[in-house]
Amino acid sequence: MQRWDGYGSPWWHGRFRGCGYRITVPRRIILDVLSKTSEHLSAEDVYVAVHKIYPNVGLTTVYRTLELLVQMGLVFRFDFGDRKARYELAMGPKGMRHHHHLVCTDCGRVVDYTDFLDEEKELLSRTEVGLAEKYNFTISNHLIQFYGLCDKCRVKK
Amino acid sequence: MQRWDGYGSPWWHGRFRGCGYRITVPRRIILDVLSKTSEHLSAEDVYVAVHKIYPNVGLTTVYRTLELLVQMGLVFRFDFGDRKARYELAMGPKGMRHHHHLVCTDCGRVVDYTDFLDEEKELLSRTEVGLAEKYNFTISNHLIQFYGLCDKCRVKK
DNA sequence: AAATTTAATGAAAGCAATTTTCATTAAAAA
DNA sequence: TTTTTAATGAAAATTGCTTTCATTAAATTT
Ligand SMILES: [Mn+2]
Ligand SMILES: [Mn+2]
Ligand SMILES: [Zn+2]
Ligand SMILES: [Zn+2]
Repeated sequence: MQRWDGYGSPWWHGRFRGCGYRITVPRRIILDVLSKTSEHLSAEDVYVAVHKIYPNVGLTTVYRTLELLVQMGLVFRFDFGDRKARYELAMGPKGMRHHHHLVCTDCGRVVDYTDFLDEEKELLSRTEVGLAEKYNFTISNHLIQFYGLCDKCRVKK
Repeated sequence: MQRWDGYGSPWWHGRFRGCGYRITVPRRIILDVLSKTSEHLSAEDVYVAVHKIYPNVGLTTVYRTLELLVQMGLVFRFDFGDRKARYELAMGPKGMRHHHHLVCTDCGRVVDYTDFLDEEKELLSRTEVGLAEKYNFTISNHLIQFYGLCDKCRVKK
């Protein structure tokens, strides 16, 4: 699952070195936790998972590291409406995996989807160009989320 | 700018009455503040603006009222990434005005746009149908935001 | 126009997520 | 090794928002 750089280190070591950041135990573990899940973890979730492996890591460090990773572009931060941040690795083992989200407003379930992305991509890039021109923005990113009820929650109502 | 119902009351009085809600001074003022701006105000922003007109209104009431207005569908709540909610009237004088956003990640400036909405709508509804089917979701809403640098912030860098 | 009812309000306390502070630790450079 | 300094963890602080509860004031009834 993990990718190595041919020198015996995980692929992200170079990124850290390049920025002058140190490679520490907490950082290693946090990246490990994130790379082993497909869920959208909160800082607390990460803390709990990390804690199982190495109980000395503090919640503060988890917050700090997640922030750093977001800054570095290795991790995406999302807000699905429950006013607590969710984190997710920006690039999987197979490289970038930009995707959009489907969020259940009742139970909070989040589904990643990449289907329909081709058509979307088409339109989005056209839209980006148009918007950039008209409003003088340099667009670097976009966020698309659909909200609704998942099957289970629909039945409950 | 304000619209009346022909009986001397603002258009939203009916909505309130219909739901059994009372028309109070704080509610009147909060709606007034929201209808007089094109910005995306935080609860605090609303509080400050309201306070100038009528200093007796408390922050609690601002929060409660905004929540109520969101519930009623008169106001939209957004999160542009700075973990504080922003509010905006759902319908302008010219009726519903669903729109999307362009957000500057540096200065936080937010631009509304309605261009390209037709094309987007087209694609979105198709996407919604597809997603609904595949993932068994009942989709009721979507959020689209583009992130980047506004002209001023691009120059600064 | 009172009196009555009860939803709405404001101040204060509470809360959860996140950030700051600061003394200590441990990567990495020398 | 020794030295340097970024990173850490515990505790305290801050932020945005919610809850509680006694008081007030819309709206309804008299
Ligand atoms: Mn995802
Ligand atoms: Mn807007
Ligand atoms: Zn659900
Ligand atoms: Zn800007």
